[in-house]
Amino acid sequence: MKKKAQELYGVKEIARRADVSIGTVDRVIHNRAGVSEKTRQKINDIIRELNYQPNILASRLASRKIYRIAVLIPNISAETDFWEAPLKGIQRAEAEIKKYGIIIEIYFFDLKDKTSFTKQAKAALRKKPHGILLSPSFISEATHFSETCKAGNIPVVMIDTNLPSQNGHCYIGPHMYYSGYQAAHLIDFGTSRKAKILFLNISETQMDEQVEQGFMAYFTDNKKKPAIVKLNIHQTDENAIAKKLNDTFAAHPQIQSIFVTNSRVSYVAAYLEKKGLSNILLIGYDILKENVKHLESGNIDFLICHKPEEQGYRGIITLYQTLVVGSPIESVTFMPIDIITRDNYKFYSN
Amino acid sequence: MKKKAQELYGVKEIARRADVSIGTVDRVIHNRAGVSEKTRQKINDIIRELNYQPNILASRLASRKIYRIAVLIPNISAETDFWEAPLKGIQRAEAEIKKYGIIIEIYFFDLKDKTSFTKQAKAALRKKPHGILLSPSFISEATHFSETCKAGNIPVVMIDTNLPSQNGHCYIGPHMYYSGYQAAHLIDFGTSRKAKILFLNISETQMDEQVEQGFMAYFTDNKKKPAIVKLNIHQTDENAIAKKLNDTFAAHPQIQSIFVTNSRVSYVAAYLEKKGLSNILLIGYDILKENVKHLESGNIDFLICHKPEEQGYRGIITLYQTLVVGSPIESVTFMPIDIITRDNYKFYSN
DNA sequence: ACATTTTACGTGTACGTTACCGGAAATTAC
DNA sequence: GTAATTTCCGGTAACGTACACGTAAAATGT
Repeated sequence: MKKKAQELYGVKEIARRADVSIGTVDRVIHNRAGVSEKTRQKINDIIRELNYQPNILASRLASRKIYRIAVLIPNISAETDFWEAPLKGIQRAEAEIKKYGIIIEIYFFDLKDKTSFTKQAKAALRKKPHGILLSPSFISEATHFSETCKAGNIPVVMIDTNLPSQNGHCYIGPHMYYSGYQAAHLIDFGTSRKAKILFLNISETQMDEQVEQGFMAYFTDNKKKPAIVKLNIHQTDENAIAKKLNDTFAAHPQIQSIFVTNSRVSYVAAYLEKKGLSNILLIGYDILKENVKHLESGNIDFLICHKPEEQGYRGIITLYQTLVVGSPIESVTFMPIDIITRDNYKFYSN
Repeated sequence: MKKKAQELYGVKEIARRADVSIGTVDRVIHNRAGVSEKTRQKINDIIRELNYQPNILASRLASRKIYRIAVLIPNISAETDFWEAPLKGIQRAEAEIKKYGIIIEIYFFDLKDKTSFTKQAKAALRKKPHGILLSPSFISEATHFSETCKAGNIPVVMIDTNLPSQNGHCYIGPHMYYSGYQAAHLIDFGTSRKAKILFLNISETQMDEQVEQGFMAYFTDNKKKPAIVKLNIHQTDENAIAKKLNDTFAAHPQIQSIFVTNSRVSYVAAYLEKKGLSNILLIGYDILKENVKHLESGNIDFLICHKPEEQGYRGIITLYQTLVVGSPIESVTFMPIDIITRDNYKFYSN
């Protein structure tokens, strides 16, 4: 291995070698007009020869250029405060980097309303942001949106949910397959052989197939064939849920454990509490206020959590890096699959 | 929520308000001498009031201060090229940040020689580095070293191996417990009920207890009680290994699967190949050249890998952030537990 | 009293880049 | 030929901070 000289050259050195002023070099670097083809060539050659890398510190300092990052996430509804955490992370990142000319514009959409997503997405695009942080809650709409961005050369970072078969984009969030796998493991841990398991999806929108696949894979991998009852509830109001659960329990009194595929597990916990079904193993997602309450009271046994705040924070920082430093986006960063219990949740950092 | 004004003030504004020059403000900020107690107070008050955050871009640009990061990792021996990957990551990070005044000094030690570690550690400290990236291969020596650093207020980031019960330091690497757990799962997957499992540690130094604990935990968690044969081999030469394995196989002909707790799995693969034991499930660690060879030929079934290159890269970047930006060190970042097979290793990015 | 040291602060330049202003040279128009 | 454009480029003031230097004023000495 040869020792590389690796001097660090700047525009000044380029200018000296090309026998022009740094102004001209600057014009070439930013390919602005006003340079003859000949000198442009010469300068470009020297740039390549010296392997010139602009000093981003100086560049950001001098340029008053402002980067706008549009954030497209669900609002914090009465129903769920999940998005409070990513929002917090986003704002923390914003506070850190806004002095370097980053502006963050947040567009909230309603998880119950697809059109609000497309509307907000359009609104975001209209402002021609330089980067986008996205929660692709509505798969097909988000896919379309992300392709529009790609066409417009706007980098997109997704959090919380990944888009299937979209390559070249950046995702920061959980590996839902393994998350489901982990859930299955925990369920298996606490379910006797003869009992039934309730796989419960409470959601108005499509559920993530990955969770289910991972959940099921655990059992096939371990050559187990427990009785799994699958239930989808598409309304999210208390009564509808209670009714469906009543029916299900009537049909399957052997249910001993429940896995709720998202953060709406507190509804089920409340139901179980009301019905006095205290020895059912209940597993769900996310450290919401309601969930924690039931975790404390013992109605919920495990919460799986994927560092929502950090997802927001990292998403923004990643975009910042791409925009400013030009560092290539690392395509996928999986968050840890954290298991939260009544014992450890106090020490959990989002 | 009130809209925060959040203007961004700099030294100039502070100087204006305190009715002094920016030079004086600068002196206060860097608490250098030459400022009367009264104005120092006044300026500090204003700084606090405005919640002044220095512009790191400008700061780094103006100061010609150089940060030295000492890296303390094993050398690449004939025996293992594992540390090639972290080194590559470290160098990649170096290339990225050296123009911002970061100098990286690498101290290699010999994994077969404890004293080489302490020697190199001392040598590193003598140069008074501003940060340290450390592979704490020798637990007690490294613990002592890390405490020395902490006493000297030098931030330490560890990779690859974590120090038990050292709090307040930063670790970037695998969660060995779950790594062992994962290994057990894979082993379990491919071992029939009546067969025996060989848990094999080939190492001159102490082995990581976490791996073993995780490995065992998998079986207790899943209420399985397979026959597990544990073997420690403290010499790492071919003959010694072959001899021990001969003995073990003679005593336990029912062994159907082997988990090697580190990257030395290729030795075992070579042994199995020579003996014609082709249908033994073999699992080990790390994408070394030798290991990949045996992965391709089918002697090794699974390699578990924890993104060694990224560990090096992230370790340096983390130190850079702490030193320059002053962003607090995130204490623990676990790397993914990647499962590598002959099918997917080509697509694996370290 | 004046000389000398110390204290306390202001000024100026630099860091590497950006972006704009203006001017010489080249080109076109008349 | 000169005048009006256009093309090409040099010079330079920022950006916010760091730091060396210089210098009044205050404190000390004699």
